[in-house]
Amino acid sequence: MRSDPKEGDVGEASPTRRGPYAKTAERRQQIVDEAYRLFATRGYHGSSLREIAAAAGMSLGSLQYHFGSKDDLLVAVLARRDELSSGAAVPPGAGSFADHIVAQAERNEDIPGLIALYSVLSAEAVTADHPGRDYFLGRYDLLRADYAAELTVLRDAGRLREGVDPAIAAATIVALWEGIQLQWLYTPESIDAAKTLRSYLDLVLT
Amino acid sequence: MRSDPKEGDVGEASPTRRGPYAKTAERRQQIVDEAYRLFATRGYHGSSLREIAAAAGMSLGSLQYHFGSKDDLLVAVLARRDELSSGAAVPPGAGSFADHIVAQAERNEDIPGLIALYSVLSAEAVTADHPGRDYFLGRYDLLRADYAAELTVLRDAGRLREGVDPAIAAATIVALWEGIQLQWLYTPESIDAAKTLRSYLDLVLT
DNA sequence: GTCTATACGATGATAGAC
DNA sequence: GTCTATCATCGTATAGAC
Repeated sequence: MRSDPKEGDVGEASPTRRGPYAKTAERRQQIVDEAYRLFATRGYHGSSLREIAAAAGMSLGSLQYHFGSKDDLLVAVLARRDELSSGAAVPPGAGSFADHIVAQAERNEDIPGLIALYSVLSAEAVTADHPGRDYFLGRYDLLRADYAAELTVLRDAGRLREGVDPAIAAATIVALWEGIQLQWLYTPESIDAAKTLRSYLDLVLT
Repeated sequence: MRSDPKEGDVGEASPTRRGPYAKTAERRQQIVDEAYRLFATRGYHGSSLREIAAAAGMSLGSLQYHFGSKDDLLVAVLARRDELSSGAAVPPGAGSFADHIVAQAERNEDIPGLIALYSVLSAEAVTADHPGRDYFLGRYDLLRADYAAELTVLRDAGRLREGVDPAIAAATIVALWEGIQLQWLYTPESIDAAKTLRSYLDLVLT
């Protein structure tokens, strides 16, 4: 995956770099915010760079100076997503594993646009040459590893149901979470994502 | 959702319509077959109408005579998908519910391109104006209703674990199935979709 | 270093000739 | 029905103003 047309990558203010003022970081932030909003609304392919540039109050060329390609902009938006909804990883040993997951799922209901963006991109990025592929590959691995580690701890404490494989249960949680959120996006009135997740966790934990 | 540039919609031979010979149905079938193959290979946005037309041995204009828009072609491909892998619905009372689902999941591993297409489209189509939205809305409702009905029968036979809600379990199966297939598309070597599904069903059924 | 202006090839869509 | 223009818009690339 190509990246890094400029320095910092994510978009933090880089006070140590190059001269008295660095408007670049702020401009990049503006662009990412608008791209984030438009991607969440219309999807990745449904949003044009000209649209995003206009929303951020600049020309197309200026946007492309900060982000060399639409792909670069996408990975910046994904990084921004992690920034905003951090706490997805499980702090080991802190509080109830199930409560933590359900609470996060409930919080997700406040940001349907973001969930939709994530769902769209995670499926779009399956194709071999997609710029977001590496991001989702790493993210799934990380989530499964986190959950499997937590479930292994619970198993050793005798709180995992007999015969349940922590690795399979971890993949199940990730899969169920994404799948039920997708159904919720279609029919929010008839799907309760948090309740469905809780129902599975109650089945597996004791 | 716009649709129906011509008559039948799906692509069946329409012998009663308009004149002695109806090449239209066959032409439409050729187009849908090639579009199906290319969508499954390169994705929806990755395939151009010119490509599809060339693969079907005709010009762009000719293809667009049969399908007024790329959206129309998409819904035809989705309908074709249901045609080919019918049996997704559960024949009531026939054989084991769990075996049926697991067997279907195993068969899906032979058509990864199609699974990828389905995953991409199901997420893309969440946006309000997407041409495939109604298709997936109806499909999720149908699947959940089928599974819930089957699970209710099993519950009345005392074969559903105590405390499990058939409706929630039905939504869980659909969600888990789609979610685990997506993970499998990313890392087929470390994910066993059929086994993961079986693991959940074993947990719920007795 | 930041930005505007302009152009390129490819896309989905449309109109009209045969 | 099938075809060949033709169109606006897409992502991208480059030249040059300040």
